[in-house]
Amino acid sequence: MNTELLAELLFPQITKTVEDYEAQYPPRNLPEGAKVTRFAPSPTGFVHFGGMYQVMIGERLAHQSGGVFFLRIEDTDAKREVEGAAQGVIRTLSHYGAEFDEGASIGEDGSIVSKGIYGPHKQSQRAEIYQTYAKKLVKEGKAYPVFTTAEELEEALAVDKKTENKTKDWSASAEEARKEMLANREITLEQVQAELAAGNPFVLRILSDGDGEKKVKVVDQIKGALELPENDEDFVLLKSDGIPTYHFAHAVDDHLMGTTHVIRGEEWLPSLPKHLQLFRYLGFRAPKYLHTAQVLRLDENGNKKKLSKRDMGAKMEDYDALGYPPVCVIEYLMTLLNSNYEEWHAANPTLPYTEFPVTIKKLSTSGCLFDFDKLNDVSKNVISRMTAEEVYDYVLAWAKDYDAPFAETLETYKERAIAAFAIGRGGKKPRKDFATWAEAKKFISFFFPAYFAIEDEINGFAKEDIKAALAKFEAGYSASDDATVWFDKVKAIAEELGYCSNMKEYKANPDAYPGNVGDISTFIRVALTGRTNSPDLYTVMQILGSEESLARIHSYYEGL
RNA sequence: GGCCGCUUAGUCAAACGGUUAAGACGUCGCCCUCUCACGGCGAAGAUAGGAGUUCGAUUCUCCUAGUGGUCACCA
Repeated sequence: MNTELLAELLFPQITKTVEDYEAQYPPRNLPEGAKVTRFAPSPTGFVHFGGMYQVMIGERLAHQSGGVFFLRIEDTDAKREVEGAAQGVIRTLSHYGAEFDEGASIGEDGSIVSKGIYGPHKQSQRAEIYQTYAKKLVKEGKAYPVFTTAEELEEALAVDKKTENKTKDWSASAEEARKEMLANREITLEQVQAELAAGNPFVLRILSDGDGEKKVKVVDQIKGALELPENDEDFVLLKSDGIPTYHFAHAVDDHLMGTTHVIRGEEWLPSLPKHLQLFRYLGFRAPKYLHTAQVLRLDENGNKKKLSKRDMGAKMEDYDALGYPPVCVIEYLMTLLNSNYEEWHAANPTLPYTEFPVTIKKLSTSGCLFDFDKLNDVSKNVISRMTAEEVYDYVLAWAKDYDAPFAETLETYKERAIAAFAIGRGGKKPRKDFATWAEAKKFISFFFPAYFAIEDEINGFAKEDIKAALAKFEAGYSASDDATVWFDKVKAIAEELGYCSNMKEYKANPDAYPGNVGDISTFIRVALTGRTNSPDLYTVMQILGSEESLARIHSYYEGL
């Protein structure tokens, strides 16, 4: 077959050559050891937690080596594209502190533009480039067209591919596919001409030289040395709309864009031989690969499953809605990335995570379970080191997006809110009351009239006792008392009622008293905060002010 | 089903072939304490199973099991 002629027949509109593109996109001039990495999502509308994991690896490896981190939008599947998704990805990543040096970015008018000389970075805009390389492969006899009739297309294939995986007769269908593949290879120039003349679309397939019985040795930077079967399948390079498949776009783009390290999920491992074959066919040097383990969850049977987008915590937006500060999620991610991160962070509590040297060697080879407990712990620690003003600003920003009435309250009672957030903050052993802004709201809500309500009951005590204690407390209260005097008065009330004012004595002989000073405190606490648990009451009263405090106490015992 | 990956406590994970098999989260207990939170101390809890190599195996090899991925004109 005259492949020169075939190439012209198939791609008459392609006039450029691969040399033109090689000249347009020269190799990068970077210092020794600088890594070029990229995030290459398909624009499906959100950033997955596992994707963020890969972003962190790529961003850190690039930036700590003086390299380049860029964004490429893999929108080769028009069916799955979501409007505005690319912009969403950029905003989300920026929100989490991952900035791109190059690639797809948001332009003046809000549309996606390319930064740097290696664009465009939307694959749908690179059709001509791919086709130029495809034409070269055809010319060299390494690829050929397949014209398929409409009925063979989508439905027949797409449907049973997914659904019949379990019941499928694998060896029979493999044999069938093999036969068809071999038959397709036999296409003649005349047939091609006839099909094209009839206006029939074609897909371009690679002409594989691989032998499935043989193995290729590959090295993955995370998994180590691997032996995988050679690719013996004539997989599709260009779809019938002229847009490449992932495989072909990956080879062309990562070559042209100078990617040194490809970071992607381990689900790509089985197709690695395809990619290596392509790089070889195209005469490209293959990048280094990092196939990352997946982030998993436990299903109802106790099996590990991929975090699906329905699972809480799968989308980065989930954390915003829940009210996790971005830095906390990043910190948690860092602990998953390199297990020595926590140790490092404990030794360098004031340094930002960007100072931590991420090492490829310490990346996990096995999938890890997402753990909200751990995230919460990390988050509580991070928040506990913030100032009250910082917390206030964060909570206000969160509330503006997710809880407008609360945002209004916060603005009205700004001083009070900051004072409340200041409780237990700033010392050597700060309180760790909340991991999210939603929890922060719960923590301080009773300070505000609109949110104050009696939520807990006092059980096991006579109404008369509660009334008497609160009335005495109200009568004896003086705004000028310090904390010691304040508590001495509470103790005095306890004694007047026959309650024990010393906890040690009470514990030694609990049956001797109707209650203890802690119980008196509980009466005051519930009246004041509506809850049986709260921070230090003296401080709470200072913040509320004596007028409002006493009004709450009064109305509580009046209502009994 | 073929191929490939993975397997140390509930979770995340350390351990040049030699340790009493770290640490963190979670759980439980005690202490501190007016409740909560913090903090301190402590406890329970693991090398998937079986062979082999070796003086010695969590570590190397093989087998088994479990588990995950993949086998598209999706990425």
